[in-house]
Amino acid sequence: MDEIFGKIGSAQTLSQKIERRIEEAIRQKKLLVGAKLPSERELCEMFAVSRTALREALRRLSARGLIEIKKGSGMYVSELKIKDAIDSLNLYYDLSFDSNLIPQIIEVRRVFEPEIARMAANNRTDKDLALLLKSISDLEDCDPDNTQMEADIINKFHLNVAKASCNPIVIITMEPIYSLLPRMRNLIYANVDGEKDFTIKAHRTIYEAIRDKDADKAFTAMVGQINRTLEIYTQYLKK
Amino acid sequence: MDEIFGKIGSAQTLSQKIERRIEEAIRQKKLLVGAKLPSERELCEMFAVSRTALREALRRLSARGLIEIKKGSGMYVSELKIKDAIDSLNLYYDLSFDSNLIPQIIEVRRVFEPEIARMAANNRTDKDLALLLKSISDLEDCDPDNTQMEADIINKFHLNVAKASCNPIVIITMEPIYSLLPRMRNLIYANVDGEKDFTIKAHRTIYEAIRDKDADKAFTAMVGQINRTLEIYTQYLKK
DNA sequence: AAATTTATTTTGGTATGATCAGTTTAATTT
DNA sequence: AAATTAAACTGATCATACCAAAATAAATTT
Repeated sequence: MDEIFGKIGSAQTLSQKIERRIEEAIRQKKLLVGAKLPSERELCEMFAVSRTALREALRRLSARGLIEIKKGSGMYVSELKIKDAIDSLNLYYDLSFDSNLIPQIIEVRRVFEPEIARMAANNRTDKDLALLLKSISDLEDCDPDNTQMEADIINKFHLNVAKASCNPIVIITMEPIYSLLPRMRNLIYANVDGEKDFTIKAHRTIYEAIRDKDADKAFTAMVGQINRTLEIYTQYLKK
Repeated sequence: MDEIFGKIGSAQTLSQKIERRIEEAIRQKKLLVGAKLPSERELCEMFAVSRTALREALRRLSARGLIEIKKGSGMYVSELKIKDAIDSLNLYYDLSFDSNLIPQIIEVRRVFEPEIARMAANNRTDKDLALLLKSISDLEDCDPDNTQMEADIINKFHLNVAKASCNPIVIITMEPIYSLLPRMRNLIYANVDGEKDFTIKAHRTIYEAIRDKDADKAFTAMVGQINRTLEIYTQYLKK
């Protein structure tokens, strides 16, 4: 069906038009990262709009991470951080989380993480090793009663394995998934005796494999770790 | 270094505080999707702020996809679409694109997609099969000169495989990755003779394996398909 | 009585102008 | 030359007024 009588007029609000204009300028590198935008008052004159409309456009751009606004100083084109994109993904996961997803999350991890461990073994840098080691010692030092912190640290370890893959796409992909874990881990792991010791040992095995660049061993060790998670979850379900 | 003398005062602007407040309410499901927010004037009274500050907070929330604003009607909590997150990712890649990402994307696909194909073989429904079949016939019917459409259809096939896994996390995870492909595929695939026929055959093999619930075959076939992509890319690099 | 049309009200969008509060810059003092 | 102070600039907030789209209520027509 042709939209013969589709809207002609804006449909876009004025502030949105302004937003697009500035966004386009940034996308087309007419405004480079770090560049300072004209002041609000100046932009108002240039676009011939009110401060209200202009400011709302600018607020949107800053909410999306395209510009940074510094009171008293000015507005600057900001280097879009990967964090902005990840935050957005995280928010999405957060809002669409539902505890029915837990087995599916575990399934994804079981499939993806061993391969990620393999990548890590192949590509890791010394810096990555240090981070992994720190995660392990953090876990050892962690107060056993602080299950929240424990969960965070464990996640951090897995995230560090992802980082060690040296593939930013892997990180972007997995980070939102890890962000969901603390909640469910707290749900599941709490009060499972001896779990911490097991986890530490498993982490150490994974670490050593990555350190020694033994991809297959890293793969296998990670399989074991995730399977354990699955077991505990199954146990938990029975209760 | 402890932040003994860290800032006490806001550091946050008023409109940001308002933004957080509303965002939290949404995250905590105190405001459900579809719920109508009080009108601007009402919210102003409730928060005891000016309309300006409030509106700027609302503009930010809408820019991030959390709420939808309808002139004359009201403001509604919107179902955060994965598209919002993907747009954010795409913007990121637009601004910081670097050709290293191409092999990294391929690497991720090579690791993840065969496993996804395996899941699909295990879990697919008849409806999934129909979708896969349609993607294949679409590709056959596609104008060979329309490389853009060709790329879109090929992506769609892979996305449909992900869907057939019947694991929503897989879908959410892979969608951002697939959204990155059209750009690079156009770059690479254009003018590769015989590529289309090969792709169709490969897709059909994958389809049959999924149809027959032959997980290993699906896995292997997908490995072949991605390796081919890698080959073509390597070839492309030499030029 | 039902359907249509017409006002009216509500809601968001834009425009001004004024004031407040950090930053930066220039002028002044030491 | 360095430190201090004052001025200018920049974004943040407020208050008011008015516009335009949409929803609702009222009046009119059928």
